[in-house]
Amino acid sequence: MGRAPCCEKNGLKKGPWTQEEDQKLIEYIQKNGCGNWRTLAKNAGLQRCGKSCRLRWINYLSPDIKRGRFSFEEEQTIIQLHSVLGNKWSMIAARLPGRTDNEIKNYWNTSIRKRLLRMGIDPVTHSPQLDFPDLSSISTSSIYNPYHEINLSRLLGGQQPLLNPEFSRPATSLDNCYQVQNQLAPVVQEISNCSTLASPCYVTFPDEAQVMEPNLDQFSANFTNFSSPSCQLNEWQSNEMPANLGGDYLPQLEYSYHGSEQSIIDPPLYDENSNFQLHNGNGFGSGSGSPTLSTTSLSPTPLNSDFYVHRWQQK
DNA sequence: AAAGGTCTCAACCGCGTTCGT
DNA sequence: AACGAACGCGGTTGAGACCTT
Repeated sequence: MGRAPCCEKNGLKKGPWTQEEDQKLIEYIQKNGCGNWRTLAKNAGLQRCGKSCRLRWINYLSPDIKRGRFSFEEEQTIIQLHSVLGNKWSMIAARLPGRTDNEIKNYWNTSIRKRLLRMGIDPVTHSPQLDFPDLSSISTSSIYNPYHEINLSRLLGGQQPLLNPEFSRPATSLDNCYQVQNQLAPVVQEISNCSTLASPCYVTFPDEAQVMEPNLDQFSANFTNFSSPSCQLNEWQSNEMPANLGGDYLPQLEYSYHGSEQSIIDPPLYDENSNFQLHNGNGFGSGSGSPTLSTTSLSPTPLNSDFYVHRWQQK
């Protein structure tokens, strides 16, 4: 399987695209659609290789692209999907309509990844870095809202060690992400409310007795899909791999309440805006707040430390 | 105001996969 | 089945913007 060079290097332009080139590409695709990129480049009168044209269209010119900052929900989705899928940017992008894999990859590498590292979280495994050099500094650092400090010691209940070795294992499912989100929604809300207060601000956790933890021992090779808007609950909970999903699966975990019977958590719903809707079910959490995370008062650069804080706190 | 450092993101590169002949 | 071309993906780069001192 020999690989041909992506383009003959003779005479083809590289580097930033000009407005004129963009216009040519847009007009050609609007008229003829995109097919063979190599011939498209030639026919559109562009001195570019097909690959370059494709990239320019997909990542920048396509009308489907949503530009602008990532929302809080999008960031949450990225982090959670990354914890399951790893650097499968195209798969992550497939679940964030209007966002390209390149954009998500850039955002991860330039923003999310760095903040995770600063928090002492390994961005690859999503687990706390046990050799994180200065964990104590986290207690007074602004891990959630970089502009307003949050007393993490208090978040962690004061007496508890920051890192519970039990939770150095990685998150393996979106289920527990959503579960944690549900639980911490009131906390997140409090933190976000704090953005208008002088630092430090304090928040309280929901009753820990109601905390659920993933039953990792029960982890099986069951997979399910949540990417399709038409994905229904029974499909989510099915142990059988749906035939039409082409291997694009995410693992399903079972959870149990502390000291009670096992139950399977409802999957997140998929709403029309592509963001996952959180269930307000199963009776966990403080019961005092809506599980839907609000973006309205969050900082411009939130990081979902609630997710990790909670994983550490769980026993 | 200037210099140096850091960040962002569009674009490129190279590899594996898929497709067409 | 074999081969070459094209596609698609993830990693990386580098220019320009922005920030800090």
